[in-house]
Amino acid sequence: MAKQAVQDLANTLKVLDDPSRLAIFDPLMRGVQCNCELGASLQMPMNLISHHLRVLRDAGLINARRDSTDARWVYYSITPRALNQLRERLGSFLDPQRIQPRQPSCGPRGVSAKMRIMGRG
Amino acid sequence: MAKQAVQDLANTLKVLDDPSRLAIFDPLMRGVQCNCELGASLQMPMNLISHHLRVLRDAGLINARRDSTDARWVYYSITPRALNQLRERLGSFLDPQRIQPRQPSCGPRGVSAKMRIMGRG
DNA sequence: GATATATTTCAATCTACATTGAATTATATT
DNA sequence: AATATAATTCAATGTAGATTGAAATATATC
Repeated sequence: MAKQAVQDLANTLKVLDDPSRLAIFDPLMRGVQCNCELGASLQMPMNLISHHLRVLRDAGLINARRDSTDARWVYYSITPRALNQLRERLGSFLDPQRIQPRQPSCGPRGVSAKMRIMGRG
Repeated sequence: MAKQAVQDLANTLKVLDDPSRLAIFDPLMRGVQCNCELGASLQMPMNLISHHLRVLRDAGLINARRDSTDARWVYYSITPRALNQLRERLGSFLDPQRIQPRQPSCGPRGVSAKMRIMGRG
């Protein structure tokens, strides 16, 4: 896997690795939410919710839309495309089919590869 | 999703979110590796490799086995069961099917739900 | 026993970043 | 214009954890 792809994946995982932020992402995975709803159900202060939503937005995982009649109300939702891309990246990276029998290129000298793998396994 | 499940998932993502550690996990996803191989290919010092491998082991994602003829050599590999469990947890959490049309329970007063969703969308 | 080898562990240092509390911004109502 | 509302941003603080360099551990060889 290319260095950049590893970096990108790590960056995305870093966006989701915080328990508070993941707890916010979860209800978003069910459907549209607004700050006050998230705050009420998760018992988190509004400004912290806002902060985490900003991080999720900057990562492209969610988007925001203001209410058409009162712009103070903002509704957040998952970005389907970003979600699917993330699923693909994770699926590829964690694909069990990648795993092949393999002999490390190092080890004790003068021992055959077959001997090496046997043992106290 | 249960609070504990969110916490557990966050913990696992935290294990994988570091670029260096993810860079180590990648070759492991291809097959057995030993410390010196990882160090050489990733240009990382041995002790740092060891540290990250410890974190991955403690998370249950990889296991270690010593060479049968010379115990100084240690081979690391992915734990298939843990890998599959992680894939399932991520797949469930990020399942697009979870997303349903939804009206937030808040918003401007005296505006019907239908009116609300229309607008500059 | 001395030396070499592969790895692991330890601890100091530094960076990243979540959280808290305050302030600000934008919008709506009176 | 004053007041209220919903959300956002700012900055200080404290914690978590990666990295570095040194030391320790375990094993093998002579």
